[in-house]
Amino acid sequence: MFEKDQAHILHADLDSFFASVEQRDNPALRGRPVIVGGGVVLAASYEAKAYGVYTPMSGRQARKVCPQAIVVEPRFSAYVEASKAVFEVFEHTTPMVEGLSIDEAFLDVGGLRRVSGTPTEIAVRLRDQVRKEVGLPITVGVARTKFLAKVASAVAKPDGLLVVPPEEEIAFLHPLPVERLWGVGPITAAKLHNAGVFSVGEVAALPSKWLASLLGPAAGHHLHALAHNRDPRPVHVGRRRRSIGSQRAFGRVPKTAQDLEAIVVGLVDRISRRLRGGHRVGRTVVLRLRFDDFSRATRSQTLTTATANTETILQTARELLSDVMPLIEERGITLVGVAIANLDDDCAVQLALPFDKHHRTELDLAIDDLRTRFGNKAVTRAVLLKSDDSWEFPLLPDPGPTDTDR
DNA sequence: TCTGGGGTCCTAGGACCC
DNA sequence: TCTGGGGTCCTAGGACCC
Repeated sequence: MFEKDQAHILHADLDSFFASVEQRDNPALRGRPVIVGGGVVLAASYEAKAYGVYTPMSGRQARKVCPQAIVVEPRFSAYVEASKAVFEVFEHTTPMVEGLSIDEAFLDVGGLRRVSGTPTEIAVRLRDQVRKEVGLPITVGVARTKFLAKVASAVAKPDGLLVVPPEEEIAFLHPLPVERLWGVGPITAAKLHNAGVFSVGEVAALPSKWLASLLGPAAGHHLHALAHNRDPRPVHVGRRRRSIGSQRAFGRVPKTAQDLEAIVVGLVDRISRRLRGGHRVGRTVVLRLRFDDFSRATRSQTLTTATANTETILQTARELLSDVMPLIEERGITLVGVAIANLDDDCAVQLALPFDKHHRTELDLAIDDLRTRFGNKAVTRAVLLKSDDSWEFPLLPDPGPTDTDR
């Protein structure tokens, strides 16, 4: 049997991540119901979940169902640090790691049999190492596809390991409720329930076209494929972030235009720092709003050149905000967010080149060199500096098949 | 179940280009 | 001068994920 036909993909998922870090760092919290976050539950320990606490439940509701819970403020830097330590264990297990979020990743361990053992042995050791080296419980699902591995880890939670061998896939998958399918949320589940569809097996029995007409072409075909256990997506190493954003919710407290502007200034400051810290630049500024009735709106503007400059982003965000002020006055606002999308790498490099027709080739060679080093799409513009002036022009991407942005 | 902060992907219409 | 087909980019909204 070929490697690809074996269960070789691991989905590793830390259990109640934020709450587990708190219990690890404070022995007094161990074995007790812990809730992270006061206003809204960001994470609940399994002891708290047993009382019916879940995320994102309101803090008031959570204290009602579990009065004895200990509520702690989130410590994001501790979570980032713990996440880094866990990802180091992942990277040490296999180079084929695809991070999904702060607390979960796919690992492809195919072809490591001679070196590290079977996928099951690797998974057992991985759980052990995360427990010993980082002090956190982690659940691992092992299967032939990403989708099944993810479902397996969800079923195995907490602190578990579940391997789905290829010959048991359908028997494992078809009895599950549709909500277990990755991509089926409340809205899609309700649509399926209305149509009398409750299990994955029932989804599999439906024609793809029927699903597509109910849920849209992409979602329909995707769901059909998953229900038939078809998921060819490989573990994708080195995914890049496609947007960076920051937002703030403030309940139904009336906000003046000045309040909102001050919040936007803070948000823009945060994201532009993060952009520069990551050596990224972005072209599309997005303003997100949420109103009293929880309806949402977004406004966006795409700039001609990508930037990480605070003032440029702020000016654009201010324009978007003033455009949408009438809507805010009409509906009342409870959240403001700013995001920047259309990200690129920022790799400004200065070259001292005499620029005349004889040296044009040298400039071309320099651009080719930069593209080899940083990727085709990363080299976006040239700025020619003269003694008293400068001239900026965009560079067309090399039409070749190279795509190094992801 | 009454909602935080961080993201991803898809859809659909319109502008614009050839 | 009454009008096709194909493509890209932008904007806005929606669903979903952790």
